[in-house]
Amino acid sequence: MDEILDPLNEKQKEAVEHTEGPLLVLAGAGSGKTRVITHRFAYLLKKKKITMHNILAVTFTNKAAGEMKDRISVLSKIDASRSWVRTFHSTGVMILRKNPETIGYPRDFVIYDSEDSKSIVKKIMKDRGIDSKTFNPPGIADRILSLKDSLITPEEFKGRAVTDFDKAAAVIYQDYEINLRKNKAVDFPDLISLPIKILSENEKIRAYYKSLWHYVMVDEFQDTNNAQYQLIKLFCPLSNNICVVGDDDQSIYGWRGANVENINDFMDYYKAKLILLEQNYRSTSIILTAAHAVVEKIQGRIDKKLWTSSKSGEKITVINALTDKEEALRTVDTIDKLLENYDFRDFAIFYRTNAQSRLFEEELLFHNIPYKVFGGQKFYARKEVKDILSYIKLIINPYDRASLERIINVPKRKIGNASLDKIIKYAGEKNVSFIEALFGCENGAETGFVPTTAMKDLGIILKELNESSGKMTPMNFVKVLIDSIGYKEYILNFDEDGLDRWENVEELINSIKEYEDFNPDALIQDFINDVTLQTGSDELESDNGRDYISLMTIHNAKGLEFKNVFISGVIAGLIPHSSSLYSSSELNEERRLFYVGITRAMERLFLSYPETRLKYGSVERCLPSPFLKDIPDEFIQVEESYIRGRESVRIQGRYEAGRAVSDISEIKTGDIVYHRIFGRGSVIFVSKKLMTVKFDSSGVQNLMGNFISSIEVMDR
DNA sequence: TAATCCTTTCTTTTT
DNA sequence: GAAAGGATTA
Repeated sequence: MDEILDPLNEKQKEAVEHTEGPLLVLAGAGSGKTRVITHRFAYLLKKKKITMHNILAVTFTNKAAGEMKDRISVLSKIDASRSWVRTFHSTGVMILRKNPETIGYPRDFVIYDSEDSKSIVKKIMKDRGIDSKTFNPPGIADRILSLKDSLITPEEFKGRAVTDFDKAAAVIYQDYEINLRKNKAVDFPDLISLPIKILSENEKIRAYYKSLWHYVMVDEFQDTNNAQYQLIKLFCPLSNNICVVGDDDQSIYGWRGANVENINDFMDYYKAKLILLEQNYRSTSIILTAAHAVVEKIQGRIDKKLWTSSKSGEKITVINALTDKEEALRTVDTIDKLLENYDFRDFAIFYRTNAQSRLFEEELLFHNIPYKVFGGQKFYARKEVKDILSYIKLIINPYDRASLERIINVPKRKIGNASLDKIIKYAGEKNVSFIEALFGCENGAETGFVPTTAMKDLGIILKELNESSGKMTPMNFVKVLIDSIGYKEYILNFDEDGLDRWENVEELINSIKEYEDFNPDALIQDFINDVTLQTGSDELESDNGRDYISLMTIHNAKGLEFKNVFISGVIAGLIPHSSSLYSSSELNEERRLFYVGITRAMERLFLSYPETRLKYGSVERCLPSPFLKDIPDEFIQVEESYIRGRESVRIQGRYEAGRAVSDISEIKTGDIVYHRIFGRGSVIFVSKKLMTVKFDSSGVQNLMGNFISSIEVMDR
């Protein structure tokens, strides 16, 4: 029995055995793309006796890399946890960390995530007096990051900026780069572009990597942007033993610069061998046909003959609901019923935007069903976690302004904005680190800056930690840090969620402990670097065996599969998203996104759409997604809203009884009102802008924003 | 000058 | 219904 080759079909086997020379595997959804890479890796190890460290496999997420390592270990019975299975960004960090001086970068740089980039942009705009109402800072930051992703320098961009927005962005971009250098920081795009610089300018280093990796593989190749592709070319082995795997129908990262054309270029440039995987092993034929119907509408698309030998399966259920709340309730009810025959892990709920998860979470909690929300900004975006991480970043790199600003008065130590400005100004003028600046100039007369006791106290703490950071284990370091700034007392009393927040800090400590166990010699700086590259979809705990329902965006679902898939919010404006309506290429990407969602389903697929949803407390009417019509009726069964019948009777009666109001001041506690969605209810609380109503059929609801047009008051 | 309260604006997707 | 910025208070 050959565990590595026997489970594969002929095409997959061909891809695994074709180890020498460039290879492109174009593979439809569910045809075993990732399987080819893992089996190929194991095949190289076991059959070709290649040393593990001479093989590189590149993925996009840490989660994918981790899963790949696990599978390789199982297949090859060789521990692959230390193999070169990495994300683009962590590969970039590794190259940069090893050779920073060749491009004039310091060894102790920190990595800024997009949040940090945004806050730098905001500061620059403030400093330069650029109005943040005219140009919104996150928008400018996004623009700069995407320019950097395309390897466009500030100088180049300055020449071609036409709109006012771009002109402002060009100026800010220049400052932004200066700021990063001053702060000894690199951002996400730098993690690709700087390694490109290192490799293209240094023949020796390039030669080193080209001969280090004898075999290179790239997963999800359709998602590579031009910079990433360029980086691949730079470290591609001399033998051209490079295998890329992708599917143009699953290209959903165009907005981040991904270029599907890279697939064609790869064929031409490397004269690669092409292998097509067209047999789908995942979904029923109804699901597969429906998915195809959605994506075949894209003009200019190269049609694939994706086929399956599995049975036709259940029809696709379309759940129609009156409100988004009912949508969540019906989804969870449906899951509840199916749980007789399935485990929790067999279910996933997908949505277009992270904000949609909340209603589902509430409903699942109510039903006592275990779930896990992937992505979003969950853990590492929490205040308490970011606070601690910022302290660590600042201690490791005392030039890091973004982190300084975050922590300088957390916990409150009476150092406000005015003091902060002085410290920054002083550090800039004297060209010293922020820790040194906190001590100021002992004979401060010449600068006019005399530090307060509060500043000096903070300086002492940071300085001591800075000096001991190399001598302590990461966990001890963090414990001392938390102790010396009194963070526990601070966070416990921060708000009513204090205890939860402290538990998150403890969870952070645990994850550091785990990291320490896994990397015995690592220091705190190693942890912080790895953690910045973690995203919401990567999870910190190793809970492979756990059983829960998965909630995630469709983007996050790529590469995964579930027996039962619920795609929620299948309405115009979300799928396709309203921001894509004016561009046919973006609209096509939305189609492919829907395709990706559908093809995650193995056995059953549910598509739900609410007719109204609450947006900032006011009701928004929704129409079903136009993509729904592309799925042939014969594959669909519709389940109508359950409350429609009852509600419509009430809604009809309401016009005789109710009286429109124009302002919330006309409503008093105790009034009976009709809401056009929730029906009849009595007001239990009213304030200037909010009211709480107990509705007969939909429970207690808070109404806020411009709900007033949806309300009529009954005359008593 | 710092802390707090109140207003406004914003939600696409992520390494 | 948050999060951030501006206005107001201490």
